[in-house]
Amino acid sequence: MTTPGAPETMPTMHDPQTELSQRFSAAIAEAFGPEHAAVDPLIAPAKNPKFGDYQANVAMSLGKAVGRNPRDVAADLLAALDVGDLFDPPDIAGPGFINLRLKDDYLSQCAASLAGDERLGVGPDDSPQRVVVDYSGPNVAKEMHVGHIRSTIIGDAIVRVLEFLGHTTIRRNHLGDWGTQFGMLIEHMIDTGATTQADSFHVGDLNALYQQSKQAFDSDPAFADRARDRVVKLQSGDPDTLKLWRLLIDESYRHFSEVYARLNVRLTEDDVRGESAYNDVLSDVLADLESAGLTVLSDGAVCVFPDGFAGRDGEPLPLIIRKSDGGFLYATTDLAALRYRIRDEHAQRIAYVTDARQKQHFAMVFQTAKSAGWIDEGAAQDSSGGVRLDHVPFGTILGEDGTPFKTRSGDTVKLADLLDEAEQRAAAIVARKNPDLDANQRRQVARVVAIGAIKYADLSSDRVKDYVFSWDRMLAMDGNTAPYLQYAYARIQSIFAKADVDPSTLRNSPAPTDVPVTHPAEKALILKILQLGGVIRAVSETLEPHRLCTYLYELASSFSSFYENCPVIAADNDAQRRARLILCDITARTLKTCLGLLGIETLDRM
RNA sequence: CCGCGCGUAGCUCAGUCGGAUAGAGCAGUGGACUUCUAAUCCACAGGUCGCAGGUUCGAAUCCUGCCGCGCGGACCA
Repeated sequence: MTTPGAPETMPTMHDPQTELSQRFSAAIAEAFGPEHAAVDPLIAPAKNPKFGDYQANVAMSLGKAVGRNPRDVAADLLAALDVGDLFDPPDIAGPGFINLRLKDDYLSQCAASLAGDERLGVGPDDSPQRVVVDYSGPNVAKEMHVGHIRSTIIGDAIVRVLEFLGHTTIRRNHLGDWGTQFGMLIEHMIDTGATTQADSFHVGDLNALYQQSKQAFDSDPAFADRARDRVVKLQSGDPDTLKLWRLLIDESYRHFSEVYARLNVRLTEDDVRGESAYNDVLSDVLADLESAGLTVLSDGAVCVFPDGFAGRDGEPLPLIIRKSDGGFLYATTDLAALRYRIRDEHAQRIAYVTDARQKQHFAMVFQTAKSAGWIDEGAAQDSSGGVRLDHVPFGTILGEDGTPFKTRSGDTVKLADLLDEAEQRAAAIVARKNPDLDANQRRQVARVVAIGAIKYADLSSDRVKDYVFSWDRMLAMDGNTAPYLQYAYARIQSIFAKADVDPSTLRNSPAPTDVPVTHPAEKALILKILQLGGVIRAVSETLEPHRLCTYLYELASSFSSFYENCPVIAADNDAQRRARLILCDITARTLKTCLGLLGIETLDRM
């Protein structure tokens, strides 16, 4: 949001933590020699306000490395350190902690900089990459259920974060659209006459279609034979069969896209590249592996035994490439997809957002790809070397009784039903809390709150752990929940409305003197916002969205404290009022930006 | 049997690369609404960080062993 009138000479503003890291690194090199220049200065926000605003923990570890007393190391470091323009004289405390306190005008300078920056001080990544993110991946001819929600939500958030940092993402929806089950599905379509138009069967009937086909397959040998023939026809590309198969996919995708739209997930049909897309190259993959000398014939099946994997009794664990009957399995498809992503899509990083139970599977697939030399193939395009492969595992959703989340009758929960219930519950809360809203507004608020609550509950705890699904907790207005964050945002908008201020007028290159910091709650709020860049970079590195949630909650808590302690509209004077309005604006934009990165919407009123 | 993951307050969860007195929310107790949305805030109380060793100035964090739970482990995905 830099304006033409802004002085060109204004140096690029770093957040204080980055600034300190750079200056400490320089001081380390100067005081202890270039051989220690790469040592991380270990700058962190102060653990306790009484220690100041930031702390450097490097003196202890450096002291060990150079065999000296850490406090003496800290003293030498401070002698070489040049931060007097921005910080008060640092203290050495305890075993060698260095405590730093920002000067007030530096803090004001930071706040002014945030106010004038659309990206809130977070620059794009230095080395943007092409990243393939594989997520969602529902099965054709089945309704989406809770088993798909985590991959879909987590993957979407990861994509948004990566794109915010300037990476190019290739979203991949690896649909389960191929396999022997399609023989019976298609044969059943023919039997029931659902062959000419999509609307002769409905999404809601897909599960029924699957169950009926399965039942026919199990109970009727003649049907089973026809189904097997149909698989052969499908695989050999019989046009009539393919047409029916296509119909099934289209009808299924219509259902998926409805769910994606409700979830505000950005997957589109262009992102679909299902299992069937790799069907033609499976034998090439096999040939690749054979020529790399990786394959072993074992009990009639073609296997790869990747290094470092043992099964029962410590015997090598196979990755089965081709079954003894000649058929291919998902390992082969995953290898084909991996090869395609490296070779044809030129990915520099590939992230697979799948259930934690597939961890070993992907580890084996990755190891096989490395042994086959595919990763080096990618290194030719990536000057930084190689392709980074990330499995992004997540745990199971549990009910409040600690067992996997099911309906009362023990069935898997359909995603559409889950969203319906969330909206109903949210609507009831909205009606109770804010009866002033008209019916239309209530419905809109309920929708945004409901979807936000479900997503945030999923994203806010460490994804690798199982999490306990609880309506009451996710829809609570207290604690680390989406409604609490959305409420903080709405309160800010309410201030602007009441003050009759257009927040965009607050972003026009304010000067540091426009943002004096007079209250500890104001200072805490600015310091929290200054942590944004570090948090987002950490998420892009670890692919752990819950770090952003933890941050958001801390931010909203800081704002709530500010809200209680620092009147905005009724500030002491115009200057303070304007300063606080600016703080409100950067807080609101930070909340909205972060929630947006999680795929969660905000509301001006709720 | 082998491998992977998890184990933090009554419950649900954070805890950065090993750093200062392990933090939140819920539930509990006690406070705060003529004041920008009380859908909120403040305070109090609550801990053998699964157990036992080890590494060191310092361990919830790293190493070893054990216990408990979950999940994988040959032609499903």
